[in-house]
Amino acid sequence: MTQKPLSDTRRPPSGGPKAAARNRAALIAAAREVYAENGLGAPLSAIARRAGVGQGVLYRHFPDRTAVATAVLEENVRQIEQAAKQNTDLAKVLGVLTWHLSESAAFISVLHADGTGSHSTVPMYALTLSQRVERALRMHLPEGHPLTAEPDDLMIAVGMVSGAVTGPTREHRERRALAAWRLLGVEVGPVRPFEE
Amino acid sequence: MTQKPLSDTRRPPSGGPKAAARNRAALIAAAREVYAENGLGAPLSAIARRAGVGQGVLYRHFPDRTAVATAVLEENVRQIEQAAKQNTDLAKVLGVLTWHLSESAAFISVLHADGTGSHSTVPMYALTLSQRVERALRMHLPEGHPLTAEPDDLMIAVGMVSGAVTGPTREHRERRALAAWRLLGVEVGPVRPFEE
Amino acid sequence: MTQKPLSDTRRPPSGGPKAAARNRAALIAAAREVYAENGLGAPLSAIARRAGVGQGVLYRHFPDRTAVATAVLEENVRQIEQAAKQNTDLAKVLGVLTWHLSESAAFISVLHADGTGSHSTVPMYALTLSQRVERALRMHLPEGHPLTAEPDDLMIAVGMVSGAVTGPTREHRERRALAAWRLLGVEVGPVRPFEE
Amino acid sequence: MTQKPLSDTRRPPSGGPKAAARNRAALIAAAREVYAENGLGAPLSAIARRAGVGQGVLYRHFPDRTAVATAVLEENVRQIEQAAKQNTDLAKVLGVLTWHLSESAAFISVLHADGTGSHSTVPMYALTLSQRVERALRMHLPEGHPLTAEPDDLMIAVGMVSGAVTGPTREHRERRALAAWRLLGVEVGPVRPFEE
DNA sequence: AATGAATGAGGATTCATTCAT
DNA sequence: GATGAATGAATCCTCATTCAT
Repeated sequence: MTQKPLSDTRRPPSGGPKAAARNRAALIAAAREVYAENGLGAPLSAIARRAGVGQGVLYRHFPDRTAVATAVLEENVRQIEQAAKQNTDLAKVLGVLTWHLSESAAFISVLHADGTGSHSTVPMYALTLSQRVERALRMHLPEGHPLTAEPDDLMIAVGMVSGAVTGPTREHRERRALAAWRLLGVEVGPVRPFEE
Repeated sequence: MTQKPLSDTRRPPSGGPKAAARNRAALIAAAREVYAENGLGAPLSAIARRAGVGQGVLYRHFPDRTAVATAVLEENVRQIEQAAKQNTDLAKVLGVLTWHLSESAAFISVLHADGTGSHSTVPMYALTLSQRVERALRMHLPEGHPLTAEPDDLMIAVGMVSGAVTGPTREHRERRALAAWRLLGVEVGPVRPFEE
Repeated sequence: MTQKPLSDTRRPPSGGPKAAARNRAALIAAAREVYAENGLGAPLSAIARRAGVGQGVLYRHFPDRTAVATAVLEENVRQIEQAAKQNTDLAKVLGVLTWHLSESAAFISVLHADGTGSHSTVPMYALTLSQRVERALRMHLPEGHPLTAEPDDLMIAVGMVSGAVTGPTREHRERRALAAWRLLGVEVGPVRPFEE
Repeated sequence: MTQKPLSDTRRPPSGGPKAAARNRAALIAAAREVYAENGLGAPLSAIARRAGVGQGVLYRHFPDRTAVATAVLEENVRQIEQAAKQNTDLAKVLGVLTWHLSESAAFISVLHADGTGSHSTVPMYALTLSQRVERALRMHLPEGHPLTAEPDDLMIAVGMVSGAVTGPTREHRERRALAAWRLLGVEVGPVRPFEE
């Protein structure tokens, strides 16, 4: 019925030299939210809008749709790696992992990225990420742990837990994730993001 | 508003009303393939093309994108239910379930359908389906089975296995599914479709 | 969600030889209703459905979209002509005309059919119809009537009244039609369909 | 779901933000022409093409089909309001109104917008517009004018004139509009667009 | 370095019309 | 004669991506 406001002739100032880093962070944060709400495949424009920047900025920082998703996941993985680096306690690391699984639906579906072609989004890279997650966990896998029987068991287990994680709210998803770990006979520490 | 008369390019024969049932089946089969290859969210036109019918036929049979996916999954679920009806052996039923999980990436991601986002892809109906799968399985769950500890354990377990199922080929996926069941301590019969 | 019933294999009987006339009448009646509710440009399939016949029957009776609309209007016009034939009283004839104007939005917009190309629907034929309406009225136009000043005045007046006829319900439209005639200084008899 | 990267065929330059205002104007002008030639309900793509812009631009400026029509009519109404503001002479204002009626078939059929059907074409908003037209005219309606008998008479009269306005060319339509005003006993000034 | 408008391909959806049965 | 399924063109609409400013 009515039209969008559209251009206002005014142009917001560029924001100075170090706005670039701030923008990048804002984009990743925005992407995480948007992905969580709408799934991967949400319009990129929505991410830019939520981040409060123009579309161009998004493209300056990320060459394509894949790169955005990748950057979001990178951070998740990095946090897990960090957690692994600072804790010798597997349970605590799994707590951080579980937090991420419960946090973002996108994170989950990317860990699933099989290469079946599913959406052809974020393709091979996700594999790399899963492997990094696995490596981070394996570091602390004690002898005789239930997931040491076969070499792939650890990765499969992570996939399994992510498969159990469904539900509308974070709490809902966390509860199911914990139930999944229980069914695997694996103990998990407190579920929370990694903090240095 | 009005539609101009169509161009004169020849029109292939319609095939007659008899074709209706055949077309519906063809569409479901085509959808299953396309979904397996490209995920839900594949262009509907691709399904119609693969089924060898016009776009309109697809819409005649299925009012919207959801209905197509639903129809495909219906059949999967029905087969599992059939298997449950004819077998008292849980392992055998799980074999059929596992076959479907390995067969179609779509089946998997719909069992995940949480409602988190993914703009309402195959929304509530998927819940019904998971529940039907669960009910079919629960019928045969013996006392003291590892999945009887908590009421949701069975459904969660199915989700977990589906979460483990990734990989480019059916064989690959089957191997992972079996590993997942093993990690859950659940025995599975031969992996194959239900046959009457 | 669910699919349409679709074919049922059963085939309703052809209806006998003289069903043809009944069908034609049903189609015209259905078209009148559908047009009144949805305007010209409603899907032809809606008309066939409302008439309770297949699409093919519609095409058997009416070669194209135009023919359907035409047939509906024909009947309106014929009734007005009939009314004119049986009454020497202009007011009574105008009452019948007004009834039709109030009855059907479609009738109105077709009397407007100017040839501007507007919808390119029901094109030239409408002219013929307006002319027939005019001729029917002119028969009874007494000397010195307000609409005798210029030759086109009568036709213009009919157009004017039809232009005034808007509103959601028949009653609403009738009220406005009568107001319009009043502004033209023309007396109108009771507003009702022609009955023999 | 996801969108494949666009083909490589060269992309014409965007024209920059400055073009936005120009484009909006071009779209409205194009819409006016297209509507006049083909009626409301003309393909939106035709409007975009005539305006020399991509489809997307049209959608950026106008969220839906309604908004386009609305914008065109807005301008018509605004001009009539302007004319009313600058003239105390009703006849002159009616001249401007008549010019618009003769100019555009679309303007006419929207003033008719009753809501009867025509699947909600330019729905409620048209009412607002008619009311604005009426208000603009009423300002100058002298005591004892033929259209002051009943409160709705003015609006009905405008509808009536618009109903009389048919014919293939502007001249044709103007002639009929003037005849309609004459039949109403209302004097009209020179028929021409408003110029400041 | 940022903005946000524009482009235009691609996918969704609707219907007029034909035709096997 | 009737039925209603199938066809497929045309239109709608959405976004990824580019680029003038």
